[in-house]
Amino acid sequence: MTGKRLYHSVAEQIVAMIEDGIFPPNSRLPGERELAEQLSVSRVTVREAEIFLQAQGIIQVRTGSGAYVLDPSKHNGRLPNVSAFELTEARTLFESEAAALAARDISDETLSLLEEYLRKLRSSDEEAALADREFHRTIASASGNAAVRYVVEVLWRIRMESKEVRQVYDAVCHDDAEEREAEHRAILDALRARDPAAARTAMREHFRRLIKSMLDVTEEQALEELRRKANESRERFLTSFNI
Amino acid sequence: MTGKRLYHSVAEQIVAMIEDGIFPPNSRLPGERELAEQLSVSRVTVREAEIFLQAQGIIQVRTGSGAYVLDPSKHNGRLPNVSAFELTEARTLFESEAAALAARDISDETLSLLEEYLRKLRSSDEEAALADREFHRTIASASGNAAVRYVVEVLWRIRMESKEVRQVYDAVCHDDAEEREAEHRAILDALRARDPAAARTAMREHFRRLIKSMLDVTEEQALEELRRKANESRERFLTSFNI
DNA sequence: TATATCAAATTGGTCAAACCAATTTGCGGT
DNA sequence: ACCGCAAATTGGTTTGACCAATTTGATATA
Repeated sequence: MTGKRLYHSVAEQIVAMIEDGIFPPNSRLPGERELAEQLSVSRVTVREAEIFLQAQGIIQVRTGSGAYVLDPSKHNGRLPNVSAFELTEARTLFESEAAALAARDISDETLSLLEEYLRKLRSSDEEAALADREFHRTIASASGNAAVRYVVEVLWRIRMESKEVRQVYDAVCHDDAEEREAEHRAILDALRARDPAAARTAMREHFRRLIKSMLDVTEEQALEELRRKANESRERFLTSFNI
Repeated sequence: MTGKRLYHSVAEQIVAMIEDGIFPPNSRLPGERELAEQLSVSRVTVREAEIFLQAQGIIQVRTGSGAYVLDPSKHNGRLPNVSAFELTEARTLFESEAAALAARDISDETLSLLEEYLRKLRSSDEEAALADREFHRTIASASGNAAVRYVVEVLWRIRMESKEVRQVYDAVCHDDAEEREAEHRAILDALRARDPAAARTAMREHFRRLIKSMLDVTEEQALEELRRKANESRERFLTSFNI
Protein backbone atom coordinates (compact mmCIF):
# COMPACT_ATOMS: atom_id res chain seq x y z
CA MET A 1 0.00 0.00 0.00
CA THR A 2 2.18 2.78 1.33
CA GLY A 3 5.32 3.29 -0.73
CA LYS A 4 8.56 3.10 1.18
CA ARG A 5 9.04 6.83 1.24
CA LEU A 6 6.70 8.99 3.24
CA TYR A 7 6.64 11.76 0.66
CA HIS A 8 5.45 9.24 -1.88
CA SER A 9 2.42 8.35 0.16
CA VAL A 10 1.77 12.03 0.81
CA ALA A 11 1.92 12.67 -2.93
CA GLU A 12 -0.56 9.86 -3.50
CA GLN A 13 -2.94 11.36 -0.97
CA ILE A 14 -2.72 14.74 -2.65
CA VAL A 15 -3.31 13.17 -6.06
CA ALA A 16 -6.29 11.32 -4.63
CA MET A 17 -7.76 14.56 -3.34
CA ILE A 18 -7.20 16.19 -6.72
CA GLU A 19 -8.84 13.30 -8.52
CA ASP A 20 -11.73 13.39 -6.07
CA GLY A 21 -12.38 16.93 -7.18
CA ILE A 22 -11.55 18.40 -3.78
CA PHE A 23 -8.92 20.47 -5.57
CA PRO A 24 -10.06 21.10 -9.16
CA PRO A 25 -7.66 22.26 -11.88
CA ASN A 26 -6.27 25.75 -11.40
CA SER A 27 -7.25 25.75 -7.75
CA ARG A 28 -4.77 26.34 -4.98
CA LEU A 29 -3.67 23.65 -2.55
CA PRO A 30 -3.51 24.37 1.18
CA GLY A 31 -0.22 25.85 2.33
CA GLU A 32 2.69 23.58 3.14
CA ARG A 33 2.30 24.20 6.86
CA GLU A 34 -1.41 23.46 6.79
CA LEU A 35 -1.02 20.32 4.70
CA ALA A 36 1.75 19.13 6.99
CA GLU A 37 -0.49 19.39 10.03
CA GLN A 38 -3.45 17.91 8.17
CA LEU A 39 -1.50 14.84 7.07
CA SER A 40 0.54 14.58 10.27
CA VAL A 41 3.91 14.87 8.58
CA SER A 42 6.62 17.47 8.67
CA ARG A 43 6.64 20.41 6.32
CA VAL A 44 9.79 19.09 4.66
CA THR A 45 7.97 15.92 3.69
CA VAL A 46 5.12 17.92 2.19
CA ARG A 47 7.68 19.91 0.22
CA GLU A 48 9.23 16.69 -1.06
CA ALA A 49 5.83 15.42 -2.15
CA GLU A 50 5.09 18.69 -3.94
CA ILE A 51 8.45 18.60 -5.73
CA PHE A 52 7.63 15.08 -6.85
CA LEU A 53 4.19 16.15 -8.10
CA GLN A 54 5.68 19.17 -9.82
CA ALA A 55 8.15 16.93 -11.64
CA GLN A 56 5.19 14.99 -12.97
CA GLY A 57 3.48 18.16 -14.11
CA ILE A 58 0.55 17.59 -11.78
CA ILE A 59 0.94 20.80 -9.82
CA GLN A 60 2.90 24.00 -10.13
CA VAL A 61 4.44 25.72 -7.13
CA ARG A 62 4.76 29.49 -7.15
CA THR A 63 7.08 31.11 -4.65
CA GLY A 64 5.25 33.14 -2.05
CA SER A 65 1.89 32.23 -3.50
CA GLY A 66 1.14 28.53 -3.29
CA ALA A 67 0.81 25.26 -5.16
CA TYR A 68 -1.71 25.13 -7.97
CA VAL A 69 -3.34 22.16 -9.69
CA LEU A 70 -2.45 21.91 -13.37
CA ASP A 71 -4.62 20.65 -16.22
CA PRO A 72 -4.45 16.87 -16.57
CA SER A 73 -3.43 17.31 -20.21
CA LYS A 74 -0.13 18.79 -19.07
CA HIS A 75 0.89 15.77 -17.05
CA ASN A 76 4.35 14.57 -17.87
CA GLY A 77 5.44 11.14 -16.85
CA ARG A 78 1.87 10.09 -16.22
CA LEU A 79 1.01 7.07 -18.34
CA PRO A 80 -2.59 6.83 -19.49
CA ASN A 81 -5.04 4.31 -18.11
CA VAL A 82 -5.80 1.91 -20.89
CA SER A 83 -7.43 -1.47 -20.94
CA ALA A 84 -5.47 -4.55 -21.94
CA PHE A 85 -7.46 -4.66 -25.16
CA GLU A 86 -6.76 -1.09 -26.11
CA LEU A 87 -3.09 -1.62 -25.42
CA THR A 88 -2.97 -4.72 -27.54
CA GLU A 89 -4.86 -3.08 -30.37
CA ALA A 90 -2.36 -0.24 -30.37
CA ARG A 91 0.53 -2.69 -30.25
CA THR A 92 -0.97 -4.56 -33.17
CA LEU A 93 -1.05 -1.46 -35.32
CA PHE A 94 2.26 0.07 -34.30
CA GLU A 95 4.49 -2.95 -33.84
CA SER A 96 3.31 -4.41 -37.13
CA GLU A 97 4.42 -1.26 -38.88
CA ALA A 98 7.66 -1.31 -36.93
CA ALA A 99 8.27 -4.88 -38.11
CA ALA A 100 7.57 -3.89 -41.71
CA LEU A 101 10.06 -1.06 -41.37
CA ALA A 102 12.61 -3.34 -39.76
CA ALA A 103 12.35 -5.91 -42.53
CA ARG A 104 13.64 -3.29 -44.95
CA ASP A 105 17.21 -3.31 -43.74
CA ILE A 106 17.69 -5.52 -40.72
CA SER A 107 21.26 -6.69 -40.16
CA ASP A 108 22.43 -10.28 -39.84
CA GLU A 109 23.67 -9.59 -36.32
CA THR A 110 20.25 -8.40 -35.29
CA LEU A 111 18.68 -11.47 -36.82
CA SER A 112 20.91 -13.78 -34.79
CA LEU A 113 20.10 -11.72 -31.70
CA LEU A 114 16.43 -12.37 -32.36
CA GLU A 115 17.21 -16.05 -32.85
CA GLU A 116 18.79 -16.01 -29.40
CA TYR A 117 15.72 -14.47 -27.79
CA LEU A 118 13.53 -16.93 -29.59
CA ARG A 119 15.47 -19.75 -27.99
CA LYS A 120 15.18 -18.23 -24.53
CA LEU A 121 11.45 -17.98 -25.02
CA ARG A 122 11.31 -21.65 -24.04
CA SER A 123 12.55 -20.91 -20.56
CA SER A 124 9.90 -20.49 -17.95
CA ASP A 125 8.71 -17.46 -16.08
CA GLU A 126 10.87 -14.42 -15.85
CA GLU A 127 13.52 -15.25 -18.38
CA ALA A 128 10.91 -15.95 -21.03
CA ALA A 129 9.15 -12.68 -20.25
CA LEU A 130 12.45 -10.85 -20.53
CA ALA A 131 13.19 -12.54 -23.84
CA ASP A 132 9.73 -11.65 -25.12
CA ARG A 133 10.29 -8.02 -24.31
CA GLU A 134 13.74 -7.99 -25.87
CA PHE A 135 12.39 -9.65 -29.00
CA HIS A 136 9.82 -6.93 -29.59
CA ARG A 137 12.14 -4.17 -28.48
CA THR A 138 14.89 -5.34 -30.80
CA ILE A 139 12.54 -5.33 -33.77
CA ALA A 140 11.47 -1.80 -32.90
CA SER A 141 15.10 -0.76 -32.75
CA ALA A 142 15.78 -2.47 -36.06
CA SER A 143 13.27 -0.11 -37.65
CA GLY A 144 16.10 2.38 -37.48
CA ASN A 145 13.66 5.00 -36.27
CA ALA A 146 14.13 6.40 -32.76
CA ALA A 147 10.55 7.63 -32.59
CA VAL A 148 9.20 4.18 -33.43
CA ARG A 149 11.51 2.63 -30.89
CA TYR A 150 10.35 5.10 -28.25
CA VAL A 151 6.68 4.46 -28.92
CA VAL A 152 7.08 0.70 -28.65
CA GLU A 153 9.05 1.23 -25.46
CA VAL A 154 6.32 3.42 -24.00
CA LEU A 155 3.64 0.88 -24.86
CA TRP A 156 5.63 -1.77 -23.05
CA ARG A 157 5.97 0.48 -20.05
CA ILE A 158 2.20 0.87 -19.98
CA ARG A 159 1.89 -2.89 -20.13
CA MET A 160 4.13 -3.26 -17.09
CA GLU A 161 2.86 -0.41 -14.96
CA SER A 162 -0.85 -1.02 -15.21
CA LYS A 163 -1.98 -3.61 -12.73
CA GLU A 164 -4.99 -4.60 -14.77
CA VAL A 165 -3.05 -5.02 -17.99
CA ARG A 166 -0.28 -6.97 -16.30
CA GLN A 167 -2.85 -9.29 -14.78
CA VAL A 168 -4.49 -10.08 -18.10
CA TYR A 169 -1.21 -10.53 -19.94
CA ASP A 170 0.21 -12.79 -17.26
CA ALA A 171 -2.89 -14.91 -17.27
CA VAL A 172 -2.65 -15.31 -21.04
CA CYS A 173 1.04 -16.03 -21.12
CA HIS A 174 0.72 -19.05 -18.89
CA ASP A 175 -0.62 -21.48 -21.40
CA ASP A 176 0.35 -20.42 -24.86
CA ALA A 177 4.05 -21.28 -24.95
CA GLU A 178 4.13 -23.30 -28.19
CA GLU A 179 1.81 -20.99 -30.09
CA ARG A 180 3.74 -17.96 -29.05
CA GLU A 181 7.03 -19.47 -30.06
CA ALA A 182 5.65 -20.47 -33.47
CA GLU A 183 4.36 -16.96 -34.06
CA HIS A 184 7.64 -15.40 -33.06
CA ARG A 185 9.39 -17.76 -35.42
CA ALA A 186 7.08 -16.69 -38.24
CA ILE A 187 7.96 -13.08 -37.55
CA LEU A 188 11.65 -13.87 -37.50
CA ASP A 189 11.39 -15.79 -40.78
CA ALA A 190 9.67 -12.87 -42.46
CA LEU A 191 12.37 -10.52 -41.22
CA ARG A 192 15.08 -12.88 -42.38
CA ALA A 193 13.47 -12.87 -45.83
CA ARG A 194 13.53 -9.05 -45.71
CA ASP A 195 9.85 -9.15 -46.60
CA PRO A 196 8.09 -6.12 -45.06
CA ALA A 197 4.58 -7.23 -45.96
CA ALA A 198 5.14 -10.69 -44.53
CA ALA A 199 6.67 -9.23 -41.37
CA ARG A 200 3.69 -6.97 -40.93
CA THR A 201 1.29 -9.83 -41.42
CA ALA A 202 3.16 -12.15 -39.08
CA MET A 203 3.21 -9.55 -36.33
CA ARG A 204 -0.48 -8.79 -36.80
CA GLU A 205 -1.25 -12.47 -36.63
CA HIS A 206 0.71 -12.76 -33.41
CA PHE A 207 -1.36 -10.06 -31.79
CA ARG A 208 -4.60 -11.31 -33.32
CA ARG A 209 -4.10 -14.60 -31.54
CA LEU A 210 -3.11 -12.76 -28.35
CA ILE A 211 -6.34 -10.80 -28.37
CA LYS A 212 -8.28 -13.97 -28.93
CA SER A 213 -6.59 -15.60 -25.92
CA MET A 214 -7.29 -12.50 -23.88
CA LEU A 215 -10.93 -12.71 -24.76
CA ASP A 216 -11.04 -16.31 -23.53
CA VAL A 217 -9.20 -15.48 -20.35
CA THR A 218 -11.25 -12.43 -19.46
CA GLU A 219 -14.38 -14.44 -20.11
CA GLU A 220 -13.17 -16.99 -17.59
CA GLN A 221 -12.28 -14.23 -15.15
CA ALA A 222 -15.70 -12.69 -15.60
CA LEU A 223 -17.31 -16.05 -14.90
CA GLU A 224 -15.26 -16.51 -11.76
CA GLU A 225 -16.09 -13.00 -10.64
CA LEU A 226 -19.76 -13.78 -11.18
CA ARG A 227 -19.48 -16.96 -9.16
CA ARG A 228 -17.71 -15.14 -6.36
CA LYS A 229 -20.37 -12.47 -6.20
CA ALA A 230 -23.09 -15.09 -6.29
CA ASN A 231 -21.52 -16.75 -3.28
CA GLU A 232 -21.35 -13.45 -1.44
CA SER A 233 -24.97 -12.75 -2.19
CA ARG A 234 -26.01 -16.23 -1.13
CA GLU A 235 -24.22 -15.83 2.20
CA ARG A 236 -25.72 -12.44 2.77
CA PHE A 237 -29.20 -13.55 1.96
CA LEU A 238 -28.91 -16.75 3.91
CA THR A 239 -27.60 -15.00 6.97
CA SER A 240 -30.36 -12.46 6.71
CA PHE A 241 -32.75 -15.26 7.55
CA ASN A 242 -31.02 -15.68 10.87
CA ILE A 243 -31.51 -12.13 11.97
CA MET B 1 20.61 30.00 -16.33
CA THR B 2 20.07 29.00 -12.71
CA GLY B 3 16.39 28.17 -12.24
CA LYS B 4 14.56 29.89 -9.44
CA ARG B 5 14.71 26.91 -7.14
CA LEU B 6 18.04 25.86 -5.73
CA TYR B 7 17.24 22.17 -5.94
CA HIS B 8 16.60 22.60 -9.63
CA SER B 9 20.04 23.94 -10.28
CA VAL B 10 21.53 21.21 -8.11
CA ALA B 11 19.65 18.63 -10.18
CA GLU B 12 21.03 20.19 -13.35
CA GLN B 13 24.56 19.99 -12.00
CA ILE B 14 24.10 16.34 -11.12
CA VAL B 15 22.67 15.60 -14.56
CA ALA B 16 25.59 17.42 -16.13
CA MET B 17 28.03 15.28 -14.18
CA ILE B 18 26.16 12.15 -15.24
CA GLU B 19 26.20 13.19 -18.87
CA ASP B 20 29.88 14.02 -18.62
CA GLY B 21 30.50 10.44 -17.66
CA ILE B 22 31.69 11.31 -14.18
CA PHE B 23 28.90 9.07 -12.92
CA PRO B 24 28.24 6.35 -15.51
CA PRO B 25 25.05 4.27 -15.51
CA ASN B 26 24.70 1.93 -12.52
CA SER B 27 27.32 3.83 -10.58
CA ARG B 28 26.66 5.30 -7.19
CA LEU B 29 26.43 9.02 -6.52
CA PRO B 30 28.25 10.53 -3.54
CA GLY B 31 26.21 10.49 -0.35
CA GLU B 32 23.77 13.27 0.37
CA ARG B 33 26.01 14.78 3.01
CA GLU B 34 29.04 14.75 0.75
CA LEU B 35 27.17 16.19 -2.23
CA ALA B 36 25.71 18.88 0.01
CA GLU B 37 29.16 20.00 1.09
CA GLN B 38 30.57 19.69 -2.41
CA LEU B 39 27.84 21.89 -3.92
CA SER B 40 27.62 24.20 -0.91
CA VAL B 41 23.97 23.58 -0.22
CA SER B 42 22.11 21.94 2.60
CA ARG B 43 21.41 18.25 2.67
CA VAL B 44 17.69 18.97 2.36
CA THR B 45 18.28 20.67 -0.97
CA VAL B 46 20.30 17.72 -2.24
CA ARG B 47 17.47 15.44 -1.18
CA GLU B 48 14.98 17.59 -3.09
CA ALA B 49 17.15 17.46 -6.19
CA GLU B 50 17.43 13.68 -5.92
CA ILE B 51 13.66 13.32 -5.51
CA PHE B 52 13.24 15.42 -8.64
CA LEU B 53 15.74 13.27 -10.56
CA GLN B 54 14.13 10.11 -9.27
CA ALA B 55 10.75 11.30 -10.53
CA GLN B 56 12.31 11.63 -13.96
CA GLY B 57 13.75 8.15 -13.77
CA ILE B 58 17.30 9.46 -14.00
CA ILE B 59 18.46 8.01 -10.70
CA GLN B 60 17.16 5.56 -8.17
CA VAL B 61 17.60 6.08 -4.45
CA ARG B 62 17.94 3.04 -2.22
CA THR B 63 17.45 3.46 1.51
CA GLY B 64 20.61 2.94 3.47
CA SER B 65 22.63 2.37 0.34
CA GLY B 66 22.77 5.39 -1.92
CA ALA B 67 21.60 6.97 -5.17
CA TYR B 68 22.35 5.10 -8.36
CA VAL B 69 22.41 6.28 -11.97
CA LEU B 70 19.79 4.55 -14.12
CA ASP B 71 20.04 3.58 -17.77
CA PRO B 72 19.05 6.46 -20.04
CA SER B 73 16.46 4.17 -21.62
CA LYS B 74 14.51 4.20 -18.38
CA HIS B 75 14.08 7.95 -18.28
CA ASN B 76 10.50 8.97 -17.79
CA GLY B 77 9.55 12.44 -18.80
CA ARG B 78 12.58 12.62 -21.04
CA LEU B 79 11.47 12.70 -24.66
CA PRO B 80 13.85 11.09 -27.15
CA ASN B 81 15.95 13.04 -29.59
CA VAL B 82 14.63 12.27 -33.01
CA SER B 83 15.12 13.94 -36.35
CA ALA B 84 12.22 15.59 -38.13
CA PHE B 85 12.28 12.78 -40.66
CA GLU B 86 12.11 10.03 -38.09
CA LEU B 87 9.25 11.78 -36.37
CA THR B 88 7.34 12.18 -39.59
CA GLU B 89 7.95 8.59 -40.58
CA ALA B 90 6.56 7.45 -37.25
CA ARG B 91 3.60 9.78 -37.60
CA THR B 92 2.96 8.40 -41.05
CA LEU B 93 2.74 4.85 -39.79
CA PHE B 94 0.87 5.49 -36.57
CA GLU B 95 -1.53 8.26 -37.50
CA SER B 96 -2.52 6.44 -40.68
CA GLU B 97 -3.52 3.45 -38.60
CA ALA B 98 -5.28 5.74 -36.16
CA ALA B 99 -7.26 7.22 -39.03
CA ALA B 100 -8.19 3.78 -40.30
CA LEU B 101 -9.40 2.87 -36.83
CA ALA B 102 -11.33 6.13 -36.51
CA ALA B 103 -13.10 5.59 -39.82
CA ARG B 104 -14.71 2.49 -38.36
CA ASP B 105 -17.11 4.29 -36.06
CA ILE B 106 -16.58 8.04 -36.07
CA SER B 107 -19.58 10.07 -34.94
CA ASP B 108 -21.30 12.82 -36.86
CA GLU B 109 -20.44 15.31 -34.12
CA THR B 110 -16.77 14.50 -34.46
CA LEU B 111 -16.99 14.89 -38.21
CA SER B 112 -18.43 18.37 -37.87
CA LEU B 113 -15.72 19.18 -35.34
CA LEU B 114 -13.14 18.19 -37.93
CA GLU B 115 -14.97 20.32 -40.49
CA GLU B 116 -14.58 23.24 -38.09
CA TYR B 117 -10.84 22.72 -37.73
CA LEU B 118 -10.52 22.37 -41.48
CA ARG B 119 -12.06 25.81 -41.86
CA LYS B 120 -9.74 27.34 -39.28
CA LEU B 121 -6.80 25.90 -41.15
CA ARG B 122 -7.13 28.89 -43.49
CA SER B 123 -6.28 31.31 -40.71
CA SER B 124 -2.70 32.35 -40.50
CA ASP B 125 -0.01 31.54 -37.99
CA GLU B 126 -0.96 30.34 -34.58
CA GLU B 127 -4.62 29.63 -35.07
CA ALA B 128 -3.91 27.46 -38.08
CA ALA B 129 -1.22 25.57 -36.18
CA LEU B 130 -3.67 25.03 -33.33
CA ALA B 131 -6.32 23.80 -35.75
CA ASP B 132 -3.83 21.44 -37.37
CA ARG B 133 -2.98 19.95 -34.03
CA GLU B 134 -6.63 19.61 -33.03
CA PHE B 135 -7.44 17.98 -36.36
CA HIS B 136 -4.91 15.21 -35.88
CA ARG B 137 -5.61 14.88 -32.18
CA THR B 138 -9.33 14.58 -32.78
CA ILE B 139 -8.82 11.78 -35.28
CA ALA B 140 -6.61 9.97 -32.80
CA SER B 141 -9.32 10.33 -30.17
CA ALA B 142 -11.94 9.11 -32.62
CA SER B 143 -10.03 5.86 -32.84
CA GLY B 144 -11.69 5.11 -29.52
CA ASN B 145 -8.39 3.78 -28.21
CA ALA B 146 -6.71 5.64 -25.35
CA ALA B 147 -3.34 4.11 -26.13
CA VAL B 148 -3.48 5.30 -29.72
CA ARG B 149 -4.55 8.73 -28.59
CA TYR B 150 -1.68 8.85 -26.11
CA VAL B 151 0.91 7.85 -28.68
CA VAL B 152 -0.24 10.50 -31.15
CA GLU B 153 -0.20 13.01 -28.32
CA VAL B 154 3.36 12.06 -27.38
CA LEU B 155 4.54 12.34 -30.96
CA TRP B 156 3.10 15.82 -31.11
CA ARG B 157 4.84 16.73 -27.91
CA ILE B 158 8.12 15.61 -29.44
CA ARG B 159 7.35 17.77 -32.45
CA MET B 160 6.89 20.80 -30.23
CA GLU B 161 9.69 20.29 -27.77
CA SER B 162 12.52 19.56 -30.14
CA LYS B 163 14.03 22.73 -31.48
CA GLU B 164 15.32 21.08 -34.62
CA VAL B 165 12.01 19.43 -35.46
CA ARG B 166 10.03 22.60 -34.79
CA GLN B 167 12.34 24.52 -37.08
CA VAL B 168 11.89 22.13 -39.98
CA TYR B 169 8.14 21.88 -39.53
CA ASP B 170 7.67 25.63 -39.30
CA ALA B 171 9.73 26.15 -42.41
CA VAL B 172 7.58 23.66 -44.29
CA CYS B 173 4.27 24.98 -43.05
CA HIS B 174 4.87 28.44 -44.40
CA ASP B 175 4.14 27.80 -48.02
CA ASP B 176 1.91 24.80 -48.35
CA ALA B 177 -1.43 26.17 -47.19
CA GLU B 178 -3.59 25.05 -50.13
CA GLU B 179 -2.00 21.63 -50.45
CA ARG B 180 -2.35 20.98 -46.77
CA GLU B 181 -5.97 21.99 -46.75
CA ALA B 182 -6.72 19.76 -49.73
CA GLU B 183 -5.04 16.80 -48.04
CA HIS B 184 -6.92 17.38 -44.82
CA ARG B 185 -10.13 17.54 -46.80
CA ALA B 186 -9.32 14.22 -48.43
CA ILE B 187 -8.79 12.68 -45.00
CA LEU B 188 -12.06 14.12 -43.75
CA ASP B 189 -13.93 12.84 -46.81
CA ALA B 190 -12.58 9.34 -46.26
CA LEU B 191 -13.63 9.48 -42.62
CA ARG B 192 -17.05 10.75 -43.57
CA ALA B 193 -17.38 7.79 -45.94
CA ARG B 194 -16.43 5.50 -43.04
CA ASP B 195 -13.82 3.99 -45.32
CA PRO B 196 -10.83 2.79 -43.23
CA ALA B 197 -8.62 1.97 -46.19
CA ALA B 198 -9.26 5.32 -47.82
CA ALA B 199 -8.63 7.14 -44.55
CA ARG B 200 -5.35 5.30 -44.12
CA THR B 201 -4.31 6.13 -47.66
CA ALA B 202 -5.29 9.78 -47.38
CA MET B 203 -3.34 10.20 -44.15
CA ARG B 204 -0.31 8.46 -45.63
CA GLU B 205 -0.50 10.71 -48.68
CA HIS B 206 -0.64 13.76 -46.44
CA PHE B 207 2.57 12.75 -44.71
CA ARG B 208 4.21 11.59 -47.93
CA ARG B 209 3.84 15.09 -49.30
CA LEU B 210 5.03 16.55 -45.99
CA ILE B 211 8.22 14.51 -46.13
CA LYS B 212 8.77 15.61 -49.70
CA SER B 213 8.42 19.25 -48.68
CA MET B 214 10.78 18.66 -45.81
CA LEU B 215 13.34 17.24 -48.16
CA ASP B 216 13.12 20.37 -50.31
CA VAL B 217 13.36 22.66 -47.31
CA THR B 218 16.26 20.91 -45.67
CA GLU B 219 18.06 20.88 -48.97
CA GLU B 220 17.63 24.64 -49.13
CA GLN B 221 18.74 24.96 -45.53
CA ALA B 222 21.76 22.82 -46.21
CA LEU B 223 22.65 25.02 -49.16
CA GLU B 224 22.26 28.14 -47.08
CA GLU B 225 24.33 26.62 -44.30
CA LEU B 226 27.01 25.83 -46.84
CA ARG B 227 26.93 29.38 -48.15
CA ARG B 228 27.16 30.80 -44.65
CA LYS B 229 30.13 28.67 -43.79
CA ALA B 230 31.79 29.59 -47.04
CA ASN B 231 31.36 33.24 -46.17
CA GLU B 232 32.84 32.68 -42.73
CA SER B 233 35.79 30.90 -44.20
CA ARG B 234 36.31 33.59 -46.80
CA GLU B 235 36.29 36.29 -44.13
CA ARG B 236 38.65 34.38 -41.92
CA PHE B 237 41.06 33.67 -44.68
CA LEU B 238 40.87 37.18 -46.06
CA THR B 239 41.45 38.77 -42.68
CA SER B 240 44.33 36.45 -42.04
CA PHE B 241 46.11 38.34 -44.78
CA ASN B 242 45.91 41.52 -42.73
CA ILE B 243 47.59 40.12 -39.70
C1' DT C 1 -15.40 56.98 -4.95
C1' DA C 2 -11.56 55.19 -6.96
C1' DT C 3 -6.86 54.39 -6.77
C1' DA C 4 -2.05 54.41 -5.45
C1' DT C 5 1.01 53.12 -1.75
C1' DC C 6 3.29 50.69 1.56
C1' DA C 7 3.67 47.89 5.68
C1' DA C 8 2.17 43.59 7.67
C1' DA C 9 0.82 38.92 7.11
C1' DT C 10 1.18 34.90 4.43
C1' DT C 11 3.63 31.57 1.88
C1' DG C 12 7.27 29.23 -0.28
C1' DG C 13 12.76 28.54 -0.02
C1' DT C 14 16.76 27.21 2.52
C1' DC C 15 19.43 25.89 6.32
C1' DA C 16 21.11 23.50 10.62
C1' DA C 17 21.14 19.89 13.90
C1' DA C 18 19.39 15.93 15.63
C1' DC C 19 17.55 11.23 15.71
C1' DC C 20 15.53 6.95 13.40
C1' DA C 21 15.84 2.90 10.24
C1' DA C 22 17.85 0.19 6.65
C1' DT C 23 22.02 -1.26 4.48
C1' DT C 24 26.73 -2.10 4.21
C1' DT C 25 31.05 -3.03 6.13
C1' DG C 26 34.34 -5.35 8.64
C1' DC C 27 35.85 -7.64 12.61
C1' DG C 28 36.12 -11.91 15.17
C1' DG C 29 35.18 -16.59 15.71
C1' DT C 30 34.57 -21.13 13.76
C1' DA D 1 37.19 -19.82 3.70
C1' DC D 2 32.91 -18.92 5.76
C1' DC D 3 29.44 -17.27 8.95
C1' DG D 4 27.36 -14.06 12.22
C1' DC D 5 26.92 -9.99 14.56
C1' DA D 6 28.09 -5.25 15.90
C1' DA D 7 29.62 -0.85 14.30
C1' DA D 8 29.77 2.51 10.71
C1' DT D 9 27.53 4.41 6.83
C1' DT D 10 23.67 6.15 4.46
C1' DG D 11 19.14 7.47 3.47
C1' DG D 12 14.43 9.05 5.98
C1' DT D 13 12.06 12.23 8.92
C1' DT D 14 11.34 15.80 12.28
C1' DT D 15 11.81 20.35 14.44
C1' DG D 16 12.58 25.05 14.51
C1' DA D 17 14.48 28.92 12.72
C1' DC D 18 15.25 32.57 9.30
C1' DC D 19 15.10 34.56 4.45
C1' DA D 20 12.67 36.14 0.18
C1' DA D 21 8.73 36.69 -2.73
C1' DT D 22 3.86 37.39 -2.97
C1' DT D 23 -0.48 38.72 -1.32
C1' DT D 24 -3.36 41.38 1.48
C1' DG D 25 -5.43 45.19 3.46
C1' DA D 26 -5.39 49.47 5.72
C1' DT D 27 -4.37 54.20 4.81
C1' DA D 28 -3.41 58.19 2.28
C1' DT D 29 -4.39 60.66 -1.88
C1' DA D 30 -6.50 62.34 -6.25
